Amino acid sequence: MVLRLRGEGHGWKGRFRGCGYRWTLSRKAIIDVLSSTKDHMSAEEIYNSVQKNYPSIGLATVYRTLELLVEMRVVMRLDFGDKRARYELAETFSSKDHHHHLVCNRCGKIIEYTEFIEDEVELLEKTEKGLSMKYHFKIDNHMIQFYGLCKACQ
Amino acid sequence: MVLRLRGEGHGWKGRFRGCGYRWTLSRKAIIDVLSSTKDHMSAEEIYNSVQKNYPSIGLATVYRTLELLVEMRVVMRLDFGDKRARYELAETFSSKDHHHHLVCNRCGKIIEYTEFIEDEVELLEKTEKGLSMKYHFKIDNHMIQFYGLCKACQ
DNA sequence: AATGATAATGAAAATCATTATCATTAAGAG
DNA sequence: CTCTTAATGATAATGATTTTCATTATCATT
Ligand SMILES: [Mn+2]
Ligand SMILES: [Mn+2]
Ligand SMILES: [Zn+2]
Ligand SMILES: [Zn+2]
Repeated sequence: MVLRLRGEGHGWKGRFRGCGYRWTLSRKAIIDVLSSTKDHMSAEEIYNSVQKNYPSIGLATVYRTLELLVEMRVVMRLDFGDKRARYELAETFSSKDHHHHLVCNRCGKIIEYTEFIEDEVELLEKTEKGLSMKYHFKIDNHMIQFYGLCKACQ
Repeated sequence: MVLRLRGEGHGWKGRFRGCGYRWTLSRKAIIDVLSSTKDHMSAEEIYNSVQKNYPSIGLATVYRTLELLVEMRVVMRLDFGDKRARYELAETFSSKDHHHHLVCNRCGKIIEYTEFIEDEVELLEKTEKGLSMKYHFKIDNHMIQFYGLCKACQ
């Protein structure tokens, strides 16, 4: 009886095929980068990282793939107020716990916190319920962010 | 004894001068536009509106003024996921109550809600206290937004 | 009211992240 | 292996925001 490892593939191919998309090297490469970083990378940073192993993959493909992954809800697109969009793997596909962000207005440092999350999530759920009731608004996403100055910047 | 009205000037000039800035027609015109709308206008929309009364004011000045007003904390810069930045008068200078936003992912409609705000703000304050304690992070701003589909778009 | 220092402005060019175009390549069904 | 067509790379285009620079306007001072 041989133990057969499936490599990195956690069923990514199936997920893509299931949505009617093809499973390609570019897509794997980009997911790999997102899986192995703890940062919130911009499209260009992801492109640079992908380039190290696959110099032929173009920036446009990175943008296209990220858009697809956001649509598939595999990655979250984040906005921290610098001009570029930033991305991180969605909770389901990440090793990180559910967290929110603290953003330093001066140096741009991001702190992820998981404390207080329970209370926040509980309140958010209650609020979501009330809001969807009152405004007939179907909420599928929320965002909480705190802005200020990090320890080093004050 | 003559009643002397001070026109629109709620001490704007003093506020600007106090920060070392000059009080100019452009700045007045832009603040007037922001004061008399209930929308969340983009820079270009503000520019177009200003143009009606002051055709000589340029788009660059609108951008520059908005940046200044944000820095002075007179207006809030908002991001609703469409690409352009949007602006609204800060609570202190607005007739609107403290509110948060519901953003429709399809049509872009924005709903401002004031219900549940008390609970949210209370929780936010508690969280802010805890976070600044733990991370030595000086929080001066938060943002909460819900994304989903409005009644018409579901 | 006139002057002068310089902040503010308008017009236009420049930036920069993101998208669109289009010819070429490569998934993957059969 | 072959064929259909989604996906890709290179590059041009777009669109919001910034920068540049010569000119104008604010306002403290005379
Ligand atoms: Mn994060
Ligand atoms: Mn609002
Ligand atoms: Zn910082
Ligand atoms: Zn809608």
